[in-house]
Amino acid sequence: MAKTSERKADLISAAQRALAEHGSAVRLNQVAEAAGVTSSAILYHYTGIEELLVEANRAGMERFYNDRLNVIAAIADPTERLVHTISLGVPRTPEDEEVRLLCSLGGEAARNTIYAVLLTSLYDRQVGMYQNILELGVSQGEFHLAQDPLTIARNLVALEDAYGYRIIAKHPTLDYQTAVELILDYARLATGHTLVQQPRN
Amino acid sequence: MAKTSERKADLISAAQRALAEHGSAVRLNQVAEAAGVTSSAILYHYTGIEELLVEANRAGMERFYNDRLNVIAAIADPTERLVHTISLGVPRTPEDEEVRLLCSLGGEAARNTIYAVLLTSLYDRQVGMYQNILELGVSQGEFHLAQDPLTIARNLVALEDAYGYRIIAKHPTLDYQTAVELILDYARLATGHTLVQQPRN
DNA sequence: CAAATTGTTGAATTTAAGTTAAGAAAACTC
DNA sequence: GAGTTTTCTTAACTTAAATTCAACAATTTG
Repeated sequence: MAKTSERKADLISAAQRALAEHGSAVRLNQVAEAAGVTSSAILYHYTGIEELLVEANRAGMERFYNDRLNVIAAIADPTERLVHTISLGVPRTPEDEEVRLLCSLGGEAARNTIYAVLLTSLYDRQVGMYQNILELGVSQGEFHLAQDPLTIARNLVALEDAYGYRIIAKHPTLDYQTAVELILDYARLATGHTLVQQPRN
Repeated sequence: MAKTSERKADLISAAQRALAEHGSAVRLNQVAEAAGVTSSAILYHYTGIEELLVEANRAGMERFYNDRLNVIAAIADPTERLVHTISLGVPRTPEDEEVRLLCSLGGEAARNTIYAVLLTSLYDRQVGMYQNILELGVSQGEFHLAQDPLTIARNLVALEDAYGYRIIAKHPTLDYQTAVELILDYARLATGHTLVQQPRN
């Protein structure tokens, strides 16, 4: 047995794995199996599968965002920050659990308000993150923006999102490196900086 | 009654509507209802719902692509072509059936090879379409590309895709006009052309 | 227009979930 | 460590969906 708080964390993690494997139409039993409990155990903690899935998706999204924030917080140089942020926004392989989660949600958002709200909020926060980096670069004289920082930030997040989908769909000629380079190519144009890519830790 | 060929066209159209309404987890009965027949009638023509859904998705995708090709074939000027192609690649409203279809598939592609292949092929053909337009513009001296045409084309399609998702998710401040302008902003930077937007017919 | 073919229905069957309740096992409390 | 509460399982129940099929209706063919 487990304390409710611990079990809930288990279930959220199991739900994330099950979602990445089976997509947003994942079954209660599939989540239960991933968690190593019976479906009834899940229903003891949640009124239904939907409630758990929302939790799992929300948590996955927060992690995706916060992980990047934490990594870049440790980087002082705006150029390096920008490059790292882009690198971390693209999935390295089609198996990337966090990005698979996000891709599944994209289709759900059309019908499910809660997912639409979550994704919208994630997008906006990512835009804010890029705006900060861009303005930091400007203030330090490193970037010379060819466009409004909001425009650049929105397009950078959009490119990240789109290439995430391509990589998850196993595009044969669009792998991680290529996608990052494509986004960097836009970023170079928009910031007037060569953005020589630093190796990621 | 109806001839098989006509009925199949009906069923594909019904499946597209049902998909747009219920998402990729659409039920056989929901498609049957949309078509005004019983589920048994569908199973007379298809071995299962999956077969019909693949057909419907494939057909929807082809239409999305071909409609644009046809519209732009009638436009001689590369600038106008580019602007129109971008305009037609973004959904005008969150209810846009074709783009909703495509968004649902994005998540499926992670698990379903056939959808991954279809989406990959659509992406590549769209990239080819933009490359043609860009190279036409260069040869006519209208565009002065700041980047490799393949890079620009890939990024343009990626931006279209991503803003499609945002609009389908009803982003409160990212409507059709805004999205088109954001993509055009990148296109301006990449082509060195002001791309004054023509009103769409 | 009768026979054959094709398309469709509705009812029966099967399958796969989700849901619920009784009670067992673990963990807490005093 | 006996009693209580919390967590979880088993098994029965319910619901919904897919599947199958006999019968029948519409269309085509000769």
